[in-house]
Amino acid sequence: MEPPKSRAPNIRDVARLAGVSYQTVSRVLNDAPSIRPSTRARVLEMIEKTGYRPNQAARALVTSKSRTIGVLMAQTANYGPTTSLHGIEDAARDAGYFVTTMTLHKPDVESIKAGLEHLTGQAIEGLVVIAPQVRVFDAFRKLDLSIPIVTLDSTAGHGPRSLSVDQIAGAKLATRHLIDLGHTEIVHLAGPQDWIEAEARMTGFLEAVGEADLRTHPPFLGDWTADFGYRAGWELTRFRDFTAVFAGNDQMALGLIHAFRAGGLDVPGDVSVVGFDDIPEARHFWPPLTTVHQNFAELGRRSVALLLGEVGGDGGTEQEQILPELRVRESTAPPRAQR
Amino acid sequence: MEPPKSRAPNIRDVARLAGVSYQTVSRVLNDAPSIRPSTRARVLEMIEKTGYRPNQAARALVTSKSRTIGVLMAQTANYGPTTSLHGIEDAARDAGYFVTTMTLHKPDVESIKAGLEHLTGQAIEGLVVIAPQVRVFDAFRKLDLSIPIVTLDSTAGHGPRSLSVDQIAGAKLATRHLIDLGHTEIVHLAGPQDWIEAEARMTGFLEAVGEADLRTHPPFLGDWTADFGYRAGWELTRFRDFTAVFAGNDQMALGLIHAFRAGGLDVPGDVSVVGFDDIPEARHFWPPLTTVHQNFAELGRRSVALLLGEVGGDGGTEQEQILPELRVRESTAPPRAQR
DNA sequence: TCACGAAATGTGAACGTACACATCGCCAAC
DNA sequence: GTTGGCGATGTGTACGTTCACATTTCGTGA
Repeated sequence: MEPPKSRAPNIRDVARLAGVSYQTVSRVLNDAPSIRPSTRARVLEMIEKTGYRPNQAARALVTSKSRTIGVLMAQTANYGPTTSLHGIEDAARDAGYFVTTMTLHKPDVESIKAGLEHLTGQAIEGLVVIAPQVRVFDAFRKLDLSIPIVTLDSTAGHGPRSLSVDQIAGAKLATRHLIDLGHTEIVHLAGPQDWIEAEARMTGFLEAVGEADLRTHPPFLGDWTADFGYRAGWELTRFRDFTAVFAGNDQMALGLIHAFRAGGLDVPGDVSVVGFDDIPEARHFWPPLTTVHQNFAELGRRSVALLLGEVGGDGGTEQEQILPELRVRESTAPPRAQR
Repeated sequence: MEPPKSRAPNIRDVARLAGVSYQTVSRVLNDAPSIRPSTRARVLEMIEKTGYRPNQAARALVTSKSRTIGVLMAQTANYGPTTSLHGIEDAARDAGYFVTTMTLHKPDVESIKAGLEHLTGQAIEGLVVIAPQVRVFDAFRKLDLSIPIVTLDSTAGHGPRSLSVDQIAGAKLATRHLIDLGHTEIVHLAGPQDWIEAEARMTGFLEAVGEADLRTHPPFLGDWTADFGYRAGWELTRFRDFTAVFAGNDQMALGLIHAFRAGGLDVPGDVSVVGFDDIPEARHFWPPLTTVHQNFAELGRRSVALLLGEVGGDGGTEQEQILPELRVRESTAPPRAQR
């Protein structure tokens, strides 16, 4: 039994016990070449015996590498960002990195600057951003920090490196599905105006509608929540000049359907609804929701790969895109007139 | 313009420019007393001018305080844990702390040990655990690390310090609601067997059923997912020897309702369903779900307060409980016979 | 047997900060 | 005018590690 009061063992303690110099212990730790197997074994044994753990702070001080990745994310409990975060942590840990997260209360430049200072104070080696608000990117452009950054869930052209599920393609997929069913009056319930994803989905929607030469309804600008979808649904029910709605995400779709049903509209009988994200619950909504699936965890994992690749070598601007998939379920059907 | 190649400014650079010693700069940084206001101003000005940021690694090395809180969490995108995490980060940042998260793939002792080593290597000052599996706690007991720990979402008696929404009380609330409506044949769709929350909700359910002297149906053991709820719903539909189900969480309740409807059972006409958690979507389910509300964000914030309090002074074992609330909506009604 | 080179190991410094203690200057009280 | 005391500031050192370079050890061929 060790006296519990004493400080943690350091590299010199281990060295003394193993009868070698501290540098030799350091070599074993960083598995450098030219170490006699017997020496390595002895050192390893003493490390085990003393319960020695290298002090990360000291390491970071001398190497100025913290082996930490920062994640800046919007404060949302939504499925997508959260799942991506888990993907990031998975990949980071596999690569021996730590993950320090930082949530943003509000997307204003002030908060972002504060968050970033907090994070860079930690000497992070790279940053993943899962807060795809336009304002966040504007803030970044002003700050130009010197570490590699990868942005998630955004579309091309906004950051130095970005990785995303192709939101425009996904939105087109969803909209064309409605058009193919025979719908001509389609409303889009969009996400918050300053979210890049929302913008991209809107773009995809408008492109698809434009290509089919349909009337363009003014979009609703929401906030991603089911509550908002519900309120929007009430508004929409008053007009009834549409037969289908493309919702910016599954939660808003859920609220919409709720309001439609409360207002006496049948889904998909009177109106078809498509969502976006394919959260695990979407298939159990009533009716099961037709939506666009994206692989968030994969996104997170690949963002780390991209980041760590950049930490080493460096290339130019790169953008990777993952293709989303349409999942047709029971919330969509041909409009009444067709049937 | 500075030559961008040079290293980051350190405390001595600032001192030189301000014409004082590095120690004086250090005093300004840690706002120690006995600094002439004019000196402080001059130092502050130079800090601003050079863009100096204190090096956290050096600080951590000398003080052996990292100003970092570790969070160990189960790899789940569920609303509850995620929201609590945001609460933790909020409170931590307000207190000037960093948060390093660590997700657990599997709840085995091996993973936990690895995760903990990863985390303690970072010299965290405290740990919040949002992975309320029984096995996780067993692992902790074996490890007995020397830093303060607060566990979340668990019930009394498992950790040194725990903070929780009283799950037993919540489960009793839900079950009594069903009993008060006149139900006598109630089934419980529980969470995974080794989750402490699941255990507690089951306990609350059994107590309420016992107090009312009702027949005890064997519970179903699920995995928190809507998919499982759906499969369980199919199973249950075959028997139909019950009039109400208390689901361990909202997602499972959703799947259940889906299966019931597919099987020709009306909710709440033929069977009442109660959930747990009150995720933001629950009120938009069809029918809107009666469930038990818990304030996850508050839980997270208070866990940090508890932890940081402990980092300073120390007291004995403490347990705090937050009371949950029943939210009655439209998925519950008296059984057919009563009406 | 000796010298030589490579393998194996050791020594001195540096990273940037905070703590303990030393010193300086100044004013008031005697 | 000296002394004490306190406010303000400076100096030395330690934290635990890695890097650059120096030194020792060992096997090998002449």
